[in-house]
Amino acid sequence: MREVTSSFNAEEVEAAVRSFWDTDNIYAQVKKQHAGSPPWFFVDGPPYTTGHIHLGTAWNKILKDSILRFRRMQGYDVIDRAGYDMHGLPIEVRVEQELGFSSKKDIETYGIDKFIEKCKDFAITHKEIMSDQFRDLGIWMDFKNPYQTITPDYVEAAWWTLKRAEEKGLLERGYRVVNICPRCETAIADSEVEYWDETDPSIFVKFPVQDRENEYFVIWTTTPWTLPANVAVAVRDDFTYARVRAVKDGREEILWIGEPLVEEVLRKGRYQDFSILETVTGDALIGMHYRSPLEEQVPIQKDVHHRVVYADFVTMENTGLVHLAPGHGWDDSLVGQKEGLESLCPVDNAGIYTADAGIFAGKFVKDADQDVMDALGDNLLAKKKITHRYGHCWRCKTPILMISTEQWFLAIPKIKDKMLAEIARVEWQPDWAGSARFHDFVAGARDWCISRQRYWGIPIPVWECDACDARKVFGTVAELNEAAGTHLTDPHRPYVDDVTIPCTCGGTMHRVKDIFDVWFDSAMASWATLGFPRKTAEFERLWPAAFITEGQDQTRGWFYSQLGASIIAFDQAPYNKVLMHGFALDAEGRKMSKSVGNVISPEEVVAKVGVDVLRLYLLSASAPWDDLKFNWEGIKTTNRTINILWNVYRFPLPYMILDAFAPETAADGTWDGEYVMAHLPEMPEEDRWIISRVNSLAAQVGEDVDNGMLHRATRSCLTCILEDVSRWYVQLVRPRMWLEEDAREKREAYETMYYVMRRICSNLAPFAPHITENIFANLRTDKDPESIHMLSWFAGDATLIDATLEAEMGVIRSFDEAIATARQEGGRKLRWPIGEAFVITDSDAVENAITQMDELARQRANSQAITIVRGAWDRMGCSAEPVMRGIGPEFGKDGPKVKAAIEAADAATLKAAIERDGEVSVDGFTITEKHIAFSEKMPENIFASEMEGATVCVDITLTPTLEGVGFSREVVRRIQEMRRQLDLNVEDFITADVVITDNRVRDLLAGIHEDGIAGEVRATTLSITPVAGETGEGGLTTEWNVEGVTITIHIQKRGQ
RNA sequence: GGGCCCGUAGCAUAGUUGGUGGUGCACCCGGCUGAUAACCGGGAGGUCGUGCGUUCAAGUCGCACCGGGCCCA
Repeated sequence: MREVTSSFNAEEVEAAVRSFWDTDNIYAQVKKQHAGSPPWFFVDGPPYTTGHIHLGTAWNKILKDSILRFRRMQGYDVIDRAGYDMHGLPIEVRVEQELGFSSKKDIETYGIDKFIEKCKDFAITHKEIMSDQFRDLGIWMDFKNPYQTITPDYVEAAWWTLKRAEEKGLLERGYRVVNICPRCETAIADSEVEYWDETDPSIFVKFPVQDRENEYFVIWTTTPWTLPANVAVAVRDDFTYARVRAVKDGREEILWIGEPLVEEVLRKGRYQDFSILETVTGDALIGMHYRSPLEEQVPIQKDVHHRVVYADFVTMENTGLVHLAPGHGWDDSLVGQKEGLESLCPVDNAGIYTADAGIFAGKFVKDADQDVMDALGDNLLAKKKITHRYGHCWRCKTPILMISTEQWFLAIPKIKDKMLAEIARVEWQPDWAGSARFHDFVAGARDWCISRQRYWGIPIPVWECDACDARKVFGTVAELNEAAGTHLTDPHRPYVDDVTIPCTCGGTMHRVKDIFDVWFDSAMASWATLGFPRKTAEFERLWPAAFITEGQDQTRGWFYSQLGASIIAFDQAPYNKVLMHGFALDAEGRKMSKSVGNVISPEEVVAKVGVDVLRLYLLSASAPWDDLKFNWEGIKTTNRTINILWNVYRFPLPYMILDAFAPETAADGTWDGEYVMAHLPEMPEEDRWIISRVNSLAAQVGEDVDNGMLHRATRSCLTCILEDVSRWYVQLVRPRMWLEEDAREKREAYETMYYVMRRICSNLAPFAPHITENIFANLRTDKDPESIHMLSWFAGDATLIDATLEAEMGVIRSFDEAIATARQEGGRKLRWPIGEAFVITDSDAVENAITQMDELARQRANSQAITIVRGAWDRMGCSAEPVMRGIGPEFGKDGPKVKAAIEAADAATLKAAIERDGEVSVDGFTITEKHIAFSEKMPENIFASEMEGATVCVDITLTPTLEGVGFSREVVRRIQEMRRQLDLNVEDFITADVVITDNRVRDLLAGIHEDGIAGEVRATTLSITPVAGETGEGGLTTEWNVEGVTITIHIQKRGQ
């Protein structure tokens, strides 16, 4: 053992620990230690390899690391392979930016192969950066060999899964309305759409009614560009619609408008006059036909049989009639399918009108809004602007378009029941994450669009014949090579695109051009990380995962994608237990974002307080599933607690070193609480108490971690260090550390402190792996394992837990606080003894505790005697308080009156009556002891304070003896202060001369207490005299004023 | 617009079946002085987001609203 620095230096300690881990290869050793033990299969939710990690990512990994470390210490062989999500549009966008590209054409010109290589470099570079950042947070996961979604074996896992979907008839292809980003020229998932306000046209349009002269349906839309695709108008059958004769600039026309909206619409169209010709319900309109106002400009519109249909989503807003373009809207396409409407989509993936769009062909749709409005001519009834929430591509921020495109889907609704059943089977922490949130999401899930028209991703392994309808899905590269007679190694685009297969019909099969949505990539993680399907042994041994944990955003993300894919592949959820965690927010509870400038980086916190404080803060600040409001105050508090842990640890070290203390060990030299196990019954009660506390703590922490309550586990540890060890045990045990001789009490104190530190560090090790490792390195015996992380999890020993003792000590601590309060009230310092303290109580528990620990209680109280008073104390007055818990149920509505009556009555009279008769009548109410609580009132010469179950009174009257002790304590304190000023060592001896001119005070001290003072301050000679004698050279002389008495003290180190 | 979660003192957090709202930090006052750039005690500080309701009694139960978060539309 060595002494340590006076305050915790995180940077130094953590650097030392990190270098120890590196040089001695501790992580690998710990893994090796558990090889062959029961496995615990964890799957890392793969972070996306772009940019740097943020506080939320740090929290995520710290939660994982803490739980993994805990399971390792429990003896499991933990599968802790890290993972990275490395494909996808975000990386393409970054590479495009680097290369200055703005469209897919640029990529194709540059060369898909070169582009893919750039994307791969980007992903790998950033993977390395992130791994380093995670290592810097003390994360122990396999970063040397992480699973990566871009490796050929991973790609095969996705291929294999798609093949399963095809075999089960769950792979579908169709024209569907999807969000597309016209810049990225690809479908994007709903989750990739970001909404914010956008200003768009808001137009009212007249659709001429078939075979009726000058009669129109009036519709409203914010997307003029979708009008070339209009095929129907929707109404509600139960709404009332008006047929209106409207007059504008002398011309009359007949308009159909929702009845409540007539005036408003006509005002917008600047009509001067109108009259309602008739009103009908919507069902009368359904089936009516109309013509497109754009049939001249968009010839395909001439062939469309436009009609009025029913749709339940119509509301009585704007005009009450809704323009339907099944090629450009999800709701529209659903109605279209039901009604058998045509679906027009004269727009391509880049948002450019196709030839079908007539005069608009070749234009970008958003730019064509004005052209469409112009083309409408007189059929444009009114034109305004509207600001509304509109979706945007999450990467490039381009407004999205809804268009009908050919995509690949997984038919999730067909497996929904199985998914819901599996959700019910999985254990969720907290429960509502599964039973409510995830359940509801899956219950409403639709087909999953898995295709993207991009480059950097897993190619969809579907080959289609150019001559017939045949298609084939390949589950492995080998299978493909065999069918094609090729030797493909990298399954990425563009290489895989060149592979063709001869079709049985004589035609040639080509791969479809699409790649997978990245959500599909990560969905395979649980079997891809085990090398499945190439290798099956590990999969059969380990799958499904014992545990995963991710943020609440992954409900619709990774929790969902994994479940869907796994049901398709194996009819079973890929995880047994899921902990859903929250988001890291700023101190105001707002999302951290670069634009707001409220981002806190993990590095920033680590630079200030170190990794372990960040870890403990993140783990303890809130329940995992709640959002975490980052707060620097909280960081500071945690830092302070860690510093206290450090102080508690270093406090006994100088004494232990001085005495060459070595803890009792087992025969093989390892330590496992040997002394405590052998000697517990005869150890002092405060030792038995802290040992009991530490064992209770361990049991609690283990249970909390099991239940995902990391916040409780860490808070319990920190509280125990602060409250039980620092504020209480260390205070009690200090005098025993100072004992000179080889005393048994001292040995027991050392063994107990050693035990406490070892056990608490072991419990804290999963959460704060550095400081605990550092402390352990200094405390361990030569034969103990090299690292704290090689120890077995200490789960607490029930035989060492003494609940009664813990309760009794609780009473003493409550007593201690009450004494301090009462003394402060009476203005009597703790240093000055009092003659007597009284504990007035009716509680056996209080009496027993104080009696059992009389010496400790007297010592803490600095009182010569403690007297227990049962029942009433004759020197005590009393007051009464109503107990609503008792009054309410019995008196009901009269409760408040009874309360008032009790408050108004004389307490002593009530008490006397109840004690005599068991009841008393107040204002006509019969009051018994359950309705009233009596408390005591102090006499004036006594100071009192409440403790749990008792009232503590101190008598602060001074006697000459007490005053003598008080002054002697004052002198001791002054001499100790002077020793400190002279910077003397604990073991140095001094000579001391105390000059007190006040005869009375000198007499109080002289003779009675000289020996005691001399011993406490390590003075070989100590004189108390009325005048200063010869003091010689050196030393220190100080004049003190103690309670108005002048005391001059000279001390000198012996041997000088 | 819908689902789930959160909203308790300046900050953070506890509050089991409804029964006079606890704790830590910060603040102020004091103590201790062989853990001392540490430690301990006390005090002050609360419209329990807002409103309505159920009840003798609501932080707790119900409804509505406000604010924040995640997700969906």
